[in-house]
Amino acid sequence: MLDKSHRHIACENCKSRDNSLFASFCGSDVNILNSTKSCAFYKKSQPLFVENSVPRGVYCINEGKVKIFGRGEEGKEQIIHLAAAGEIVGFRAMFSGETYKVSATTLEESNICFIAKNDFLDLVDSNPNLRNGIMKELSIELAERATFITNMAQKSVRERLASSLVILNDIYSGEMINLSREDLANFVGTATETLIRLLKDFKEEELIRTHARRIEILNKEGLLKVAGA
Amino acid sequence: MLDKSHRHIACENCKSRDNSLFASFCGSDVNILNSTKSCAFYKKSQPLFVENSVPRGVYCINEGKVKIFGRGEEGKEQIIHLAAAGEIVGFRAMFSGETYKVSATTLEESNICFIAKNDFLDLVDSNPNLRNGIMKELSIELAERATFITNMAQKSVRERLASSLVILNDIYSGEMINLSREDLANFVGTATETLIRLLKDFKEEELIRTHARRIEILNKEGLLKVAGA
DNA sequence: CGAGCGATTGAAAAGACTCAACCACCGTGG
DNA sequence: CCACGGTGGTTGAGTCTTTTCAATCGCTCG
Repeated sequence: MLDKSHRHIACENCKSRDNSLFASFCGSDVNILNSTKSCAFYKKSQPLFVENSVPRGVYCINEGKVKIFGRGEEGKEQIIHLAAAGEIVGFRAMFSGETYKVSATTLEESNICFIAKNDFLDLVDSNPNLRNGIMKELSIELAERATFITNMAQKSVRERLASSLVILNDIYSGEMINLSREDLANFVGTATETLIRLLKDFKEEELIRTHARRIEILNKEGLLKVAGA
Repeated sequence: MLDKSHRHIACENCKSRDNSLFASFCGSDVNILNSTKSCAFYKKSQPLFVENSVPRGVYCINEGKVKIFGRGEEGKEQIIHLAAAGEIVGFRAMFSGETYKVSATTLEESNICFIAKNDFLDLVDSNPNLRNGIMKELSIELAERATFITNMAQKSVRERLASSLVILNDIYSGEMINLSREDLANFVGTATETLIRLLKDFKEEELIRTHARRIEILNKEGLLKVAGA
């Protein structure tokens, strides 16, 4: 499935670009992008960047999935976002002038391209479409995080899990959700044991089915109903 | 203290502008700003905008404080951010192309200026400094919300309250924290009763003192220690 | 001075976490 | 091919935090 070499992937042929921030790029822009970026194959559980380090550029996911997470006092991860193919990861830090406040690690084997900070900022400077796309993206994520905070503060773990499963179902479009129980717990914001017990409940209620670690959604409507209250 | 009329406040004399996103403005920019904006006096608990409505412009706080909050399923507020003098409120929605996902309401009597969407976007277009400031601000807030989420997911209410009191102490720079117990609870993300019980604990531990509803911080270091674990 | 809302307290119940043990799968090496 | 070790998944029991509901208190504003 994945090309495990470090071979260059041409941006002009990159399917993932179609629904990315670079979707508006055409002609010369794509060529610039293509010649400045570098490609890399990442194994599962490899970090793209870690908290508190200095941002050097952005990461463009050609194939694969990446978790973005912060860490609490005892080092426990809290997953803030799961990024899939087409997403650009780490661009917030390009503008903040700060070190990373979160870490990014692959969840599965991935092909990911890298664009150095200066090259990226040049593209942003010279490309109003890209710039507007980024401002829009930043704004939308800000709103998403507001509801994330509200959910975290007000919903029960059961409700959050139901909601998370629906979200993950979209991210894993079609395929079954394939996350470790720990990662899933760190996304929902709960203890692994609590998560497992609730998954069992959902199985008994025939909302989901599990195939080893993978989770199949049987009743999305039902899950939304659980998430709703 | 506050000028309760709707009299125009000149941007060039606005003290609050110094530490705002408009701080870089000079000469002609300030004049444009000054002539396009309108000023208004807001009483306590007046909404600037509400969730799901269409954004019409941005709000620039000359004096006063504003809470930004989302609502959970049963309508319970979750305060996402408290904005004080100098802050510009509602500019995320200028770029997202969506309706507001949060609401904004004054916490006290406030003087607030309004800049219509098109005027604001024109300023952003023509002013790279402002634009960069906004991108930076969006990025920083995004990072702040990531830690907000992590705290919400992993810290106990006691820890969150301690942390919140320190944050509020900064926002109310010097003055005592003056929030209803309900608002404070909605900021911390807990029930009002729980909040009150914990405040009592903190009083017994001589970390804080209360004067009617107002809260005086006695031992900031101690609070940070409580928040830390 | 009284009404009413916000603040406070109490008691009971529920939700979630922790700790400890056990199971199951998987890859390794003998 | 199978025993072994290790990691990740699962279960149970007990505890603690936090919520909920109900009742009372006490400012503050007419």
